[in-house]
Amino acid sequence: MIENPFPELDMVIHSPARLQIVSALVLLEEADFVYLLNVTKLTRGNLSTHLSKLEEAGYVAVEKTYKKNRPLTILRLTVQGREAYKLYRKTLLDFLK
Amino acid sequence: MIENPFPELDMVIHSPARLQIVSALVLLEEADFVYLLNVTKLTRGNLSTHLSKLEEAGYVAVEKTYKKNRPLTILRLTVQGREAYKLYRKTLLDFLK
DNA sequence: AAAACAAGTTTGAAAAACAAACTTGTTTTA
DNA sequence: TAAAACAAGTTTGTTTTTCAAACTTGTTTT
Repeated sequence: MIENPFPELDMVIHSPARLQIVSALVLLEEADFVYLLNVTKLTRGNLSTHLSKLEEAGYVAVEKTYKKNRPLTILRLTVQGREAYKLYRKTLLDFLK
Repeated sequence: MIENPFPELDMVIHSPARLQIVSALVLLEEADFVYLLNVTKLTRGNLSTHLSKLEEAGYVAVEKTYKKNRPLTILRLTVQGREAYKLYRKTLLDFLK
């Protein structure tokens, strides 16, 4: 009998849409809304709500500014978010090996 | 701009509960319901429905028998299920590297 | 000045997950 | 030996999550 070695996975990150977002931000330090839209292929509505969830969790910081008279929303991982991602990644890698 | 290298993840397997079930079955060739109950720590109800979902997907074969006058349900991965798991694993490992 | 557009947000419906209640058959116990 | 408890599942009902469509606000274009 395997002694339940299953790790708790952080569901905020485990969702494919958010895993994608977080992975992009890990590499890039920062990205704007439209960039993430292109990378993830999510709809604007869904990107918006997934970002809200990441923000609520304290994993991304949202900065709303303007550029050329248009809204520009910049996203960054927080330290917490970066830590959470590292843990999620290690957890899953260890498990899948 | 990253050219969306995000892989499609098989959601039947991606769910933590089912990932756990499938991982156990990959190692063991076969297991019964009560064993999986202990390994996964799911409730009986939820294990039942997750197994149904895996069966519908064609990933596990369900054999209902009796042992000592009690129902005994034996679960095995199908070839399809094994293939799907291998692909899921490779996909996610490649992505997380 | 109306129409189209850009960048988001909010809302509503569908799907997924979880927990509680139910079923069926078997032991145990009073 | 009838009632109570138990074992192995399944079904049902509620909550949570996800996705798509509609809405908002401000700016160009025609």
